[in-house]
Amino acid sequence: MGGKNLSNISIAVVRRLPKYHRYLKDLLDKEVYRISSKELGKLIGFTASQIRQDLNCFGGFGQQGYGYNVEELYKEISRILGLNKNYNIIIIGAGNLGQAIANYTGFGKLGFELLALFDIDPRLIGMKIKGIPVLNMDKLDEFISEHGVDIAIVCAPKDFAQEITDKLNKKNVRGIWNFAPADLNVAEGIIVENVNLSESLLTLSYLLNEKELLSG
Amino acid sequence: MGGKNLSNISIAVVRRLPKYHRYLKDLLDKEVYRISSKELGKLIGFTASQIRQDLNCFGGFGQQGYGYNVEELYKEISRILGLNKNYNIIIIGAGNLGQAIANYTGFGKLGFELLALFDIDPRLIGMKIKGIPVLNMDKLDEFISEHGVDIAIVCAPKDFAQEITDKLNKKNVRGIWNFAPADLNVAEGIIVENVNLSESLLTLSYLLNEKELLSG
DNA sequence: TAGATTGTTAATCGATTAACAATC
DNA sequence: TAGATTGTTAATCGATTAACAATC
Repeated sequence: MGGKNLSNISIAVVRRLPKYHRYLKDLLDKEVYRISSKELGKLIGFTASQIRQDLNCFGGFGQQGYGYNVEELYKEISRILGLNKNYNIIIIGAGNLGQAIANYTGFGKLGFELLALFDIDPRLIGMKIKGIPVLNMDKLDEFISEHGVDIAIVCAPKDFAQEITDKLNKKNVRGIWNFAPADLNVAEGIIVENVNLSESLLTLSYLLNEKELLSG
Repeated sequence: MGGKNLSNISIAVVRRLPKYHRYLKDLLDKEVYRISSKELGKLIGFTASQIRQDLNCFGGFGQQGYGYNVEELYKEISRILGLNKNYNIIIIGAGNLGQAIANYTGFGKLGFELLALFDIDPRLIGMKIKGIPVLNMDKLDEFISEHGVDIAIVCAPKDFAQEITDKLNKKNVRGIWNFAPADLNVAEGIIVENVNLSESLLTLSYLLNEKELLSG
């Protein structure tokens, strides 16, 4: 069955999709070819009900009395996540974090092709990371026009993040993966996904002290 | 007014606290000393109602007819987040990502003191990053016993993550900040905060294609 | 067929928003 | 004081869970 024509998938559902994707891949690697929502739920830590609800936002991928075919479901989730397509990506900010992302091979396998990194530091410009060049920031506009960029990964310091975003706003970049601890103002239609490490660490810090805080 | 004795703060509330912390810091830096929930809401993008609800989980920090004293509220949120304390932290896995975190100075300012990094790669062992040594993994147990570690940051590849966690489970580490794309099994009482970059990127990928997906 | 498990509707639960009396 | 804005209760909204008929 094909996808449904619903238009409002909640973000809670969307953020569970990559987890399904990961667990289904693990199952495939373990040569498990069939799974019920109950079993999958036990594995991931979701209720069977939630899994069935989530999947049925996109289509009826299971079979009564049988469950789900792991490979088929994996392919469907991959498609839903847009992994049947390829993406041109660039990294802006070639410091440790930018390099860490450039070096991670997992994204390439999923269809995200890193074309270049950009930086303003002359010591970094000209370098190659896994064969990918670090270019001067002043080449950004030209580069995007020439090659087309789907996703820009912002790994620059906080104070440069909006300035960079303004440049990206003028180009037709589709999405920004933002690692700077700032909320970016983007042009209409550009999608931003934030990874805010500080917020994550402070959440951990809170949780470490919650008991004491609420009983004190 | 001091903290209340409620015991169930929802995780949704908790994850907004670091955002309050960040915006209040920005306001202080801009020498804004007073703010209403309405103004703060406009700034962050929350409703005034939500902000008042959130803050009142922890105490009545405002004043009718006036709003909130920015400095006072900032201090309260800092305390709630546990930032009135110091934390000994270590990084396990001194590759690019581990180094990126080690190089980020923001965490130190918040009271997170990096004591050491650990790795198994002889090319990394013995190095210093911002003056912090990279030690051999086989020194981990001894080091934790000797210095006491509140938070271990796991920046190792996926396949080593659980093995490392098992070591940490035997020691009295309080929290794990996990960057490996895996769900860790931890001993009771240890708190895990995951940063799953793959899941974040796949969410972005989904959102880039949602329109097309749901209309196709 | 009988058993299992889905897809889907209904019930429940929790989080967000609205409203307003309290009060600075 | 009058105006503003909180703290808090009530109403609404949305997400999760439970239940079960459909069906493989």
